[in-house]
Amino acid sequence: MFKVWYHDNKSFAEYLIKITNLSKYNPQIEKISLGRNFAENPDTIQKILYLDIPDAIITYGFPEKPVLGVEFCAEAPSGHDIFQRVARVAASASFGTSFAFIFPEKKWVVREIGGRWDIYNPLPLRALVNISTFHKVPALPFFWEANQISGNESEGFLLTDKEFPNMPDRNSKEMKQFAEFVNLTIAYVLQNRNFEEMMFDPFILERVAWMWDRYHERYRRKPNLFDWSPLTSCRIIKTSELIKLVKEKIGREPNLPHYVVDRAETVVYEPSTRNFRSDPYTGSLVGIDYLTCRNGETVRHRYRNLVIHFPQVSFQKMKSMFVRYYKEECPFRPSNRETDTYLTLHLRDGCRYTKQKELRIYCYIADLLLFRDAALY
DNA sequence: AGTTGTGAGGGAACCATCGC
DNA sequence: GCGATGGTTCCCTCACAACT
Repeated sequence: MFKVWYHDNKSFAEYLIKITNLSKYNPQIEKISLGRNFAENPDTIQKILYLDIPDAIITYGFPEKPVLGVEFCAEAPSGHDIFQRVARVAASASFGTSFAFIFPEKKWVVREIGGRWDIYNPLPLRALVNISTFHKVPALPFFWEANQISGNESEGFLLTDKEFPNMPDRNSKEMKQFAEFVNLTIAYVLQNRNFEEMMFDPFILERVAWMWDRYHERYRRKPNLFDWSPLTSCRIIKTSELIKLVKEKIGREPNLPHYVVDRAETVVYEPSTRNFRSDPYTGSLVGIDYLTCRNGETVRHRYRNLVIHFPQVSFQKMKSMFVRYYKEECPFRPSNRETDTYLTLHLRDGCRYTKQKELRIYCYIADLLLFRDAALY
């Protein structure tokens, strides 16, 4: 009845089963099918992958219904890097799948002289509170703890598990909380109670209080939202200024949708990269949306417009990306002779699930994409 | 002068695909 | 099969800025 799906590392699924009540139900382990085999995934799994792919997904019953997504992240939690996984949290939550996002509280980073702790950025915690609130489903963070006494020195002193050396120590306080959350989710599923009701479970309420507590613990050092990454690369402008900016780029009055014109303010995310790339900007964009633009479940529920601007990237760079996809991979390319499930997937859904992540996330989330020389809206 | 947070850029590892 | 190739993802490096 329960199944655990994994993306590329089977030990994630095995660990998850081992440390939770999932082990009582003898769940099957399956690999998520990607690339040309994407259509082999159950429809419900396909849906929650429309932006990005988590490390593990727990499903229940037949046809498989996703009940929990899990992400294990071991990278240093400061700056914008940690945001690169946020798109997968939001995608799951927006289809009613609860989520657990595990990332380091801190990590020791070796420098040429000595080293220092890289400590968590508070904004992911706040972004997760908003994701939970808007989608009425728990999306909770758990800390991967670290210390210099019992931590693994080669992993920045993260506490690692004895049996699964790449995973967090199951005996740490936070991983016990995580296991409790998984067990609670299983209990709700078995009792056929919905996740909206679970939002009011004492465990979740306590955890949300914990999230705010840990948020403020860091935030009070610099109590201004836009002083923390990735909002440090954002600015708020009047929408009338946005229209002027677009006009400069395209040389004529843009015909923007009324709902964009009607919002008084616009958040512009402006990374100064010279490359059109996905990580970490795609995930950051989703985080920025939930932190400063959204006030509801969908991209239309926004009190501010969300724009991503690549001032140093030409439209040609993006275009070459989707042209390559069309010429070499898309089943709609004129030279394609295959009549397989990959073609059928495209006849049904277009390239929603198969085109490059950059194109999926930027185009789905942003109200406008601005390049050095072009505007897409 | 030291501390802290940032973010562009890139390396390593992995993966899928292709031609032989 | 097997190596080459090219794409993607995860995570790290390091210069720099803004502060104390």
